[in-house]
Amino acid sequence: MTTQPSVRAPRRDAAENREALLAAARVVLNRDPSGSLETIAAEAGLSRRSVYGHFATRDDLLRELVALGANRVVDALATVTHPDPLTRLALIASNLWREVESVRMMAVVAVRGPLAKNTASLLRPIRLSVGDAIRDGQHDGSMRTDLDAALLTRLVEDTALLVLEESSEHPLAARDGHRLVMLMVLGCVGLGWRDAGAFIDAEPELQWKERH
Amino acid sequence: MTTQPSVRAPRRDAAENREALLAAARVVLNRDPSGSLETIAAEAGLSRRSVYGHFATRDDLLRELVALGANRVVDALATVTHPDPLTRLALIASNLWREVESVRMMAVVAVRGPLAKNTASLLRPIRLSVGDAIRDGQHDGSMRTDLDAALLTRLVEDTALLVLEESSEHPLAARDGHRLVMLMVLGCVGLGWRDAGAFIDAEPELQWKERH
DNA sequence: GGTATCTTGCACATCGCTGTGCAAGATATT
DNA sequence: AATATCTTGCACAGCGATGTGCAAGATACC
Repeated sequence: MTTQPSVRAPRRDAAENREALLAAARVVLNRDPSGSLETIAAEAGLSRRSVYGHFATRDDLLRELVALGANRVVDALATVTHPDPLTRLALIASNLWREVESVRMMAVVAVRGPLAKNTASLLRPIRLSVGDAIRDGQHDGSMRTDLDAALLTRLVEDTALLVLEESSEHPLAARDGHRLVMLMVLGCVGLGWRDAGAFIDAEPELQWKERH
Repeated sequence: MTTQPSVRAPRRDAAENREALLAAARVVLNRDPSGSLETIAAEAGLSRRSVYGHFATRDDLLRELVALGANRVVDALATVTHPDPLTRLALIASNLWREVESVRMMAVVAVRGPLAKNTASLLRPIRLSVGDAIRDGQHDGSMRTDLDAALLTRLVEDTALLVLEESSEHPLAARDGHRLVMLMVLGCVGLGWRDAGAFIDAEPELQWKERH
């Protein structure tokens, strides 16, 4: 029962323009999180009017954009598995940074802004693995036990976000951010600064690697 | 050359209404940071129209509100002096929490929102004393030295803000927040969780006291 | 009680934005 | 070359908000 009203396949440039709009939205919203459709369309080299040929509403565009980004991040973190919970947590933080650092502002907005609820559900897998790592870490004594696991999980997430925000305002080299986000997260779960630094230096998997 | 056009002094109820509007704005904006003048006026028992009898523009109202709050906080922190930088920092965090916890949301907006620049300048004294404490702490070896003092200062501020945000979404008893904000700040400057907890417990000035 | 001062309601202008309808033009596809 | 598919510009409606003018009413003040 698939609809078959059109005798001809959709044009290729249409699909390209759709992509261009999503890309433009990423750029614009990463500069000004409340950028208008006008601005986005212009960035894509299109008119505001034609946006509505691809997305029913502004929110649809936004949601799709966030969904794409969120899936990308979730996929990238899905492969993270390590027996040691501290290493696992640091790996999550480090991969997160790697995936998101180029769209820091938008990421912050997606998580904080009006789409927060939507985003949160998309990122649920990450929440879960962070929570797992923390419970494991509390259990084997490598992480602090003076705070509830659920609270600590949120604090860790917010700490990672904090580094993103900080680096939105005071730009940070990708490499420095990579180390900083791990340092902060490890500090958040209870490690002293020397321990955290030593821990990172001792673990080869946690070293910075240029992309590809 | 002071203007003397009015034969009569301003009415007292006018001044009261002005206060009422500020108070209402505090309440409303703390519930919904983008609340409209309509809502604020209603909360104050006035009409939207009469707001303009007291404040030229919405922004004026906002700015005055923020200025009042900021001054209150700055005054409260002005008295904090302690030879030990760790204690001083924890005291700043603790007093900050005490002053701000009842208007957490608004505080977050004032610092993050469009008035951020304005707010930042009002809070400059706090920035300075945090910065001082951190430089002192790095110098006497009680705080981490792997991060630049300026960066660390911002991270500490953001960490305090993080606790406010966390407690906006997942309410926290005033007393728990008081301890949490100190724990997080001490963790941020490099202490391990056991050290931070022990440090707080050992210092009488850092204990929770009910207000008045 | 007289009067300046506030408050109020209503109408209206404005602004920036989203979303639509439509007709004309451009272009990929066949 | 024919045609379905996109794009565009323009006009327009709508929404939610801020800000104003004005006249009528309420109220503190002397």
